[in-house]
Amino acid sequence: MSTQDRLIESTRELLWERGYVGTSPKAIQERAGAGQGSMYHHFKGKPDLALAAITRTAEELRGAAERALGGAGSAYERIAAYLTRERDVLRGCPVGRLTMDPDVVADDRLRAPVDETLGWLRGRLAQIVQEGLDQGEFPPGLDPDETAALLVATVQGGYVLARSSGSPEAFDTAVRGALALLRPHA
Amino acid sequence: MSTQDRLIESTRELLWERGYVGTSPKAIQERAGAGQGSMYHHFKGKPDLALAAITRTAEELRGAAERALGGAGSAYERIAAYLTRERDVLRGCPVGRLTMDPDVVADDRLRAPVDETLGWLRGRLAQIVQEGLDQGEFPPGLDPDETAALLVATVQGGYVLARSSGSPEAFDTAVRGALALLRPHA
DNA sequence: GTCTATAGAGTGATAGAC
DNA sequence: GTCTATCACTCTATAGAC
Repeated sequence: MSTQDRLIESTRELLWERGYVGTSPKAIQERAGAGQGSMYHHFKGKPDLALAAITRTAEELRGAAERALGGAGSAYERIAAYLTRERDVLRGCPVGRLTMDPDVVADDRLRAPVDETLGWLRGRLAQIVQEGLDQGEFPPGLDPDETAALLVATVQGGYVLARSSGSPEAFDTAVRGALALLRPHA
Repeated sequence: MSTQDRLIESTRELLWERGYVGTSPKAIQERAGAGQGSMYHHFKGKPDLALAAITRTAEELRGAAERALGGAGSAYERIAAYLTRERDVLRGCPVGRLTMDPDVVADDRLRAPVDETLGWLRGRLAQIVQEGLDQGEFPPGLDPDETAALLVATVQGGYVLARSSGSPEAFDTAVRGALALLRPHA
């Protein structure tokens, strides 16, 4: 792995653990085993490096989500597969947590990949809900966009509940609540 | 308002805007119009002041929630009143956002009021769901705890979606999705 | 491409005068 | 109870040698 790659990976880890405000170039360099000059040779500064890290994390998240959502099974089963996929719940969402970082939200270039990822996820879930409607799996009145937003919010909010209590239990409980309301029972 | 109160209020604002890691004693003092010595006279340090601020914010949040949840109307109507109550959506939740602050989650004394507040909210909502079940308002299989966790997660996750997109729209969409699934249609 | 040296500003806190 | 002075340290970045 190149020094450049190690810098990006270290930044990804630190952004996940401590957020943008809580992550210093010095900490990144130490974790990557690189010096000051090395970092500033490859990247213009902290925002530039963060953008590279966030972009890579966003791509990975889309891949992981698509592996669950694009699998086999009914619409409900694919949604359930996504909601219950293996997660390091107490670490939170590496993309969603960035929305609580004031310096990320204030910078359009840093916020863009976050917004695109969550927007893509909402759209992808809405597609699947629509498929479920077409198959008569869900009640005809169900709104795909609203339901998709609800599902993404459940996951993001589940992380908040879990981290607040220090246990993944609350995340799973919220997810079960969502699946119970969505489950076809006709 | 006393200097002590101004320090707490300034801390509350800054914790909401920038989180714990992003809030410095200096910034607090400037906003409160107080000097260094003044702050360290009233509080032992940053964690001590943050605890006072978080405690007060948590109390206010419970009050605001109870005003919606303890009102008149059916269970569904009170839940809807809570979900759609006036919110400064793009500012996020002053309590929930603290769960993304590593230094808050790592400190049991700071995490406690956050956990207690979200725990109380889950319990209060579960109570109301149970009332709805008793009244035959909701389908008999509905689990109060799961549903309550789902509702709190919807709100917390709705903030994430809204801040990601820079618009409150996504929050409202997720809330509509939750209310649509919960609405009595018998 | 990587290193060390340096810089000005900020961080969180203490000391002691008033 | 509030102020200023000071502290050791960290933050983000630049300069320039190798």
